[in-house]
Amino acid sequence: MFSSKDHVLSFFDLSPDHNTKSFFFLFSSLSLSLSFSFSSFYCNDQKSRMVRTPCCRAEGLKKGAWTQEEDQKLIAYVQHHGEGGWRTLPDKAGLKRCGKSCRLRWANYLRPDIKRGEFSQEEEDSIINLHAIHGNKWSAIARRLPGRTDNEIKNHWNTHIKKRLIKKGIDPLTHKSLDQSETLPDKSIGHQEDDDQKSNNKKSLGPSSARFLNRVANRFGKRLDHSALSDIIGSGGPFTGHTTPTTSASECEKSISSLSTPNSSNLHMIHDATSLSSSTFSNDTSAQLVYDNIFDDIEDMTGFSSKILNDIVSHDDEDFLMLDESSSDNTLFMKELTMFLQGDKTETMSLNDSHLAPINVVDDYSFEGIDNWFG
DNA sequence: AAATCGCCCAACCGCAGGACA
DNA sequence: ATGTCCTGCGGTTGGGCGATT
Repeated sequence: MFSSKDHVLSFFDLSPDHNTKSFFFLFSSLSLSLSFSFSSFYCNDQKSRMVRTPCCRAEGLKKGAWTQEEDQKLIAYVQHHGEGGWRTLPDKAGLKRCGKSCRLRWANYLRPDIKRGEFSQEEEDSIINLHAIHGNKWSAIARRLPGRTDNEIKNHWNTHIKKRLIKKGIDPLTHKSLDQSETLPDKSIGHQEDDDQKSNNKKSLGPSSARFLNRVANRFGKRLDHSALSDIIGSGGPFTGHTTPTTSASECEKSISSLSTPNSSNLHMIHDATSLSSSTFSNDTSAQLVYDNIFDDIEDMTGFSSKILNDIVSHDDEDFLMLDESSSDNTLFMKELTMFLQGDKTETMSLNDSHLAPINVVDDYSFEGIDNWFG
């Protein structure tokens, strides 16, 4: 969860300028999830100070390249006792290594299911498409590529794919043409930001973000499946701490969301995926599968049904995720949301608002207001 | 042939956070 | 409530090695 108020600021570092329907659809969803998980986010600063992994710098431990003999010892031990218990493993296995080193050696090199050798064209395509969605979430990408480790994919990306994309005039961060990327404002560039960018973004955040959040959240909050959202945001639901490798794309996305620090990239992911859908992914079935899974998760999260790809339309250089019109709930929702974003507010709402009572009435011009609201 | 360069990738580092005592 | 253990993660490093000068 959030470790500081800055985290929250980063998380909402998405101004209304990004107002695609798809974005707001998810934005409002995630915003509302916070209503029941915010209560714990401030106190996590204390917890993070408390938790410090002791470093494995014990005397006499070997570092560097592994020898065949060491590999054999490790393999034999894991085959006999199974994975886990890495801290005590070196002693038991007769290795002068720290547990962490053993775990990495096993996970990245010795594991029997690791596929070694050249990456195929299909694998490279998958990596590119997955990177467009996940950014540098190598473990998330690795889960979709059986037999490949996050380390291997990361290395391959940095040494081969990245260069190839640049050569082709594609920005490896944004997956858009380099010309286009250079003219984009900071917030829309890529999944990663350097420290300067981050701090700049924080500075640029004013009360309007909080105000906007409150408005959207209050308006649409009652609709959402809070328990599902809670899980995804990481407030302790069934997906929290989920680390078991899985072949389910849906589960993967949830796992990633819950494990990573919430920030704007979580939302950019969806926004970018939407943006990419009609161009990058249009002829790639594996990427479409990934893309479909993201929107499956949106459905899981919110209870709103959506059709994928066919209902992504562009208008005025923006992409829109169109909800399934056959569902009256969705039509209503989109109507409301659209009117809301146009600033019509309650005065012009022709809809019955009785079921959309605000969660709480707060001063929505500051984060203090939000504090009260979430508290 | 020797020196230098640049690339590659295995391994390391430090942080985060869940589980548990 | 606090502290430790354990594991996962993303970023970085540095040694090996082939290519080039």
